[in-house]
Amino acid sequence: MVTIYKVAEKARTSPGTVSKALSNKGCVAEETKRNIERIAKRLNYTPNLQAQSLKTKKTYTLGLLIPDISNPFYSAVTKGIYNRVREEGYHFILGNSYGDPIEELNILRMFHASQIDGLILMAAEVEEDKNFFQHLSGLVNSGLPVVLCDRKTDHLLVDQVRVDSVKGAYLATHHLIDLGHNRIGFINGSSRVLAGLERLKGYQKALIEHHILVDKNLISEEGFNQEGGYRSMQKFLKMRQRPTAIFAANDVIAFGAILAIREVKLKIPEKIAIVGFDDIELASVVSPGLTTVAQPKEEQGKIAASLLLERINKTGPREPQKILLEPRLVVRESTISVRP
Amino acid sequence: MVTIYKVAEKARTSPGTVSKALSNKGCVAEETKRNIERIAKRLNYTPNLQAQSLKTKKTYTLGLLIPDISNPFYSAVTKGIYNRVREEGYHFILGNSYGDPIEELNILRMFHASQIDGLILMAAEVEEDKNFFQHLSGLVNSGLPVVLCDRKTDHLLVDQVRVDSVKGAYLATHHLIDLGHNRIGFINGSSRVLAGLERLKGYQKALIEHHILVDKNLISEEGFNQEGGYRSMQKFLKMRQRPTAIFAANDVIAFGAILAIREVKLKIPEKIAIVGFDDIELASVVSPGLTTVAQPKEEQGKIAASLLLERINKTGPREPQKILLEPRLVVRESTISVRP
DNA sequence: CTGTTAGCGCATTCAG
DNA sequence: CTGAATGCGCTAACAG
Repeated sequence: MVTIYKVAEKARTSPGTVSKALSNKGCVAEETKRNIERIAKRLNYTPNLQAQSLKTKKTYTLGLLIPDISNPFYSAVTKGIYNRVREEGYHFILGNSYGDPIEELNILRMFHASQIDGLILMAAEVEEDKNFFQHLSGLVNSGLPVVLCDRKTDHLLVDQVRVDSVKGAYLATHHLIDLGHNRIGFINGSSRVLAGLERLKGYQKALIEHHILVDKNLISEEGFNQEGGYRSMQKFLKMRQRPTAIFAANDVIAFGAILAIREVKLKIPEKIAIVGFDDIELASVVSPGLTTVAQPKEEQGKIAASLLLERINKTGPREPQKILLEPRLVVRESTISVRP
Repeated sequence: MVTIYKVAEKARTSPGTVSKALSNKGCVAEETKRNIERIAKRLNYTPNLQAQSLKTKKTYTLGLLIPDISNPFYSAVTKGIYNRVREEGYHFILGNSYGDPIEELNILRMFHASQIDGLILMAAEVEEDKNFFQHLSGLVNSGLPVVLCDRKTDHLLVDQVRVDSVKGAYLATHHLIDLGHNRIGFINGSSRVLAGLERLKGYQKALIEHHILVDKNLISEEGFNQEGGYRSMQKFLKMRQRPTAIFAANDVIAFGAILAIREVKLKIPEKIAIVGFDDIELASVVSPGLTTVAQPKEEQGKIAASLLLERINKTGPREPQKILLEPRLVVRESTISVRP
């Protein structure tokens, strides 16, 4: 390994000077500097970040804790975060919790050990795990900048950014009611997760406002995945009075439901209308095109990253921010037939 | 920050003993050990990984360089890698190059600075950037374990794992020929990328074997994304003698093509048959279901990770391995009508 | 402007 | 079995 000492030796100067020269700090003669740079390049010298941060207390490393990178929603947000933090020379360690609080805690410990400069936390159960919360608040209190993204807490002074899922679900359900539906099924992922809970609330709110009875039999919940949508829909289809419209808590669930509907050869939207949530790229490609609630994904990641960087760079405390992004209803053929 | 010294102080012992006690090395009296563990837990002590690795030369940090995490193929492979390396206590820093050689080099430098223990490199242009290659081979020669995944090189002694794309493309094209097609369009992403180049080869091989002329006008190439598929298909549709079947270099391209086909209200597969590549989760959900070449994604990541971990753990050199995974044709409705 | 020094937090000798 | 000493590679403070 080529260290700062080797560079100093070859350049016939001292490590201190090399350090200053390469970091553009302090005062170094123009010529000395050029010489050092030349040697460093020739030796392919790269400063050891561990040693550097041991001294400076700065790692330029962030932690990103998400449920699952292979979920298109999280990978889109991750991309937004990535692009923003790279701009300022940061990089991050990825942690997938798969929704498991134990694993979340493990990852948090790893981040802690890695001396991260900041932390972005994404979706998890609304009821926080006690151990996790304890460890997290310890970190927050010790001054670690933390941003919650698509996640919320009332007990921690941290920045938060998310999409107003209550409103999104309200828009979706309202749209179906507008089309004349009054038996609207809701396929949730999990109401123990913030997004799920809020979407349930928005769904109920729209029904109540329009004096439609909230029927528990029309609410199903089997995970935020295609399989869950498929199974829930099969259940609905077996009912004597089946729903005439479905609101799915995300697009992937909606796709699962579509599969089930297609199997029994019911026409969408004529026999059953369906709305999703997220507007993942492929929502426009399925046939019929999926009506869905769009939420800014990369944008949300970018904002989370910006909040974090601000807090890292700012000295002294700052009022915690809470940013609520607007969802937007995108109407396609799964609720309205476009055929003439 | 709570250091090993504070723990030692509270436990009325020395840092050296604390170190040994917490890492289960050396000999420490049962009672001393328990006491130390108790104190460490109470103080919420977490060893500083930077300091640790400065001493041990081991960071338990890997580098993962991919083109784009928001691409479902890469996020699936990433998940496989993640799960495997976590099993052995490693984590990784993510680098998205977006296919830019300059950025690849930047990321490589960052990895180098972070003292990663190993590196997984995914797809890039077949023609390697000179600077990048130079830096990379420097790292390899200095003993850094490197694995190429869905990427290839003949100039470096590193492990490699990828799917046989030539065979996959051959299977796809052969399937279309079997169905009676002889004007088969190929929509590629980029032939400068290994996967694209190989898929082009497999396509040509199948045509030639069946004595079908390779027509340059039936080959388009506008990027591995939906937009590219859409535009290429539009071009094909304007031809006097348009193709009766399409092989798309990946599923997302195929989706773009489907959009274009749907716009002119041509029936799939009756008027135009279409095959994709990758078998992403949603390939089964679009209507008609997309016939595609499946390749193991998480599996590929898992193997790449295993190769890397092996090489990290093994002492001494080992013959570089080259693993070629088998693709598999999945036939759905986009090539064969299932209606009775 | 440059060289020397000390110490970041830890693991690893080596005495005791 | 335990404690004191050393140095990993770097930066910051200070003396020259």
